[in-house]
Amino acid sequence: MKNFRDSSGKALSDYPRPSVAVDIAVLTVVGGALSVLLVDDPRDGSRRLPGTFLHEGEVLADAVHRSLADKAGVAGLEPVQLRVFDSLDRDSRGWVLSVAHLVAVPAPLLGGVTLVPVTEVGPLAFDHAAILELAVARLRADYAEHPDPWGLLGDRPFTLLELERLHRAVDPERPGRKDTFRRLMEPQLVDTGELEQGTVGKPARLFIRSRGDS
Amino acid sequence: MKNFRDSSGKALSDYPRPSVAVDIAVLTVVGGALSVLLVDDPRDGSRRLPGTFLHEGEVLADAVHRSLADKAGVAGLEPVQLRVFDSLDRDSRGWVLSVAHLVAVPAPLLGGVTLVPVTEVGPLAFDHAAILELAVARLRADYAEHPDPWGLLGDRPFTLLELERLHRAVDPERPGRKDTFRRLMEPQLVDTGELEQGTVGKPARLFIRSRGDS
DNA sequence: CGAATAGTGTCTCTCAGACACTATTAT
DNA sequence: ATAATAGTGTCTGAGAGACACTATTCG
Repeated sequence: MKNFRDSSGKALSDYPRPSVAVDIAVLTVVGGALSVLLVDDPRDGSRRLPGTFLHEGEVLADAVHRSLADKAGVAGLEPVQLRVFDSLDRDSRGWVLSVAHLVAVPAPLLGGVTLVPVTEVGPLAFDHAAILELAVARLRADYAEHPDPWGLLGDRPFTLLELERLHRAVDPERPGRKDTFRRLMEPQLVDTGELEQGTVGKPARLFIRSRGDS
Repeated sequence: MKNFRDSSGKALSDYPRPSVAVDIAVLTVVGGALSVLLVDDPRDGSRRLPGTFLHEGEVLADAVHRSLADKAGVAGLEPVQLRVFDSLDRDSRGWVLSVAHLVAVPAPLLGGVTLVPVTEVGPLAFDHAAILELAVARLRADYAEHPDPWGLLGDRPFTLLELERLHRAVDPERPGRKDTFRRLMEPQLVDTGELEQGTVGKPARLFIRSRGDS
């Protein structure tokens, strides 16, 4: 690698470099409540979002994958970048930039972790409260118009009632009744032709997400 | 600064750190065309977006300000973060993360720079074409619903015709006729009570942006 | 049968978009 | 008067939301 100089004549290696970390809001729905994965910080007992430092030769998404494999034992996720948090005093350990990420994952895939409803999260370390707020807003925006874009229902077919309960868990303030919900979502779903078995009432049709959805 | 260790037992200083840069899409409207500020790379004659490396003790927004003061002589802007570009091979000089930013600024404030209509931008260095695409999409989204959110018209009062011409320059594909445009924008503007002078036709009312707008 | 859930017909309100008209100025 | 621009009345169609009804199952 040649040591090119930038427009001010300095070489790349002349600049001090910040540490770069990823912090991850892992969101899920459990017990009808939108919840977030938190970890206890052994240093001072505070709670924070999972995260890790970016390693050499590693891309941000890979750091997210590595951190999630470590702390929650899950793989194969597709994190989304939210933004960079870069306040100089955000981390008492030094100059650390954090790239905030969002991941949503079905609760059954998360084993042995602490899940806290987002309405009951207390104070968080660093600027993690701001990251969480951003993540929740983004997730709610994603769920406003499309059926389970993050696949929180897993791969099994589902009824429109299950889907609506999920969407209302993600955003309890969501407007509209069941018929409005159906008319918005059904055109974006694929009817399996199957019916739900063994429940009270008229059996509901079972749907799966269409491949075209994000 | 204490040398805390992270959860894997490594100290902060044990990790190799990437260089962090900001790259900036400076957008403006000139001659009725949405245009971008480009700089010529003296190394190989290619064109790229302006940018700089993040200095120690500096926040990303400050690096953007410094870069714009250097390369375009403008100050007082409020850049918006787009996303981090982190491909390992994006910069032949080494491991460089780039935080892409968007700024929009009235053309009269830009002196002695190269402005190129976004429809006529050729190949760009690094991943700057992707950054530009993101920036244009973001600007168009910003201008879809609100009157001149970036203040491209400057501080002078303006007519609705001037405003509409600006919005159509930002997005030539924008739907709707002048009456639709007026009904969307007028409630978000403040009527100065003044009328335009010395033009053909019925004098137009002059508006300014409301303070509540972003 | 009644309880419970699934699904639909239809009304209302709002709003984007289009069209056509009126209003006010300069030449 | 004519050209040119400003501004408005009104129609249409689409879609969100609500209400009420029908449909199908279990117990």
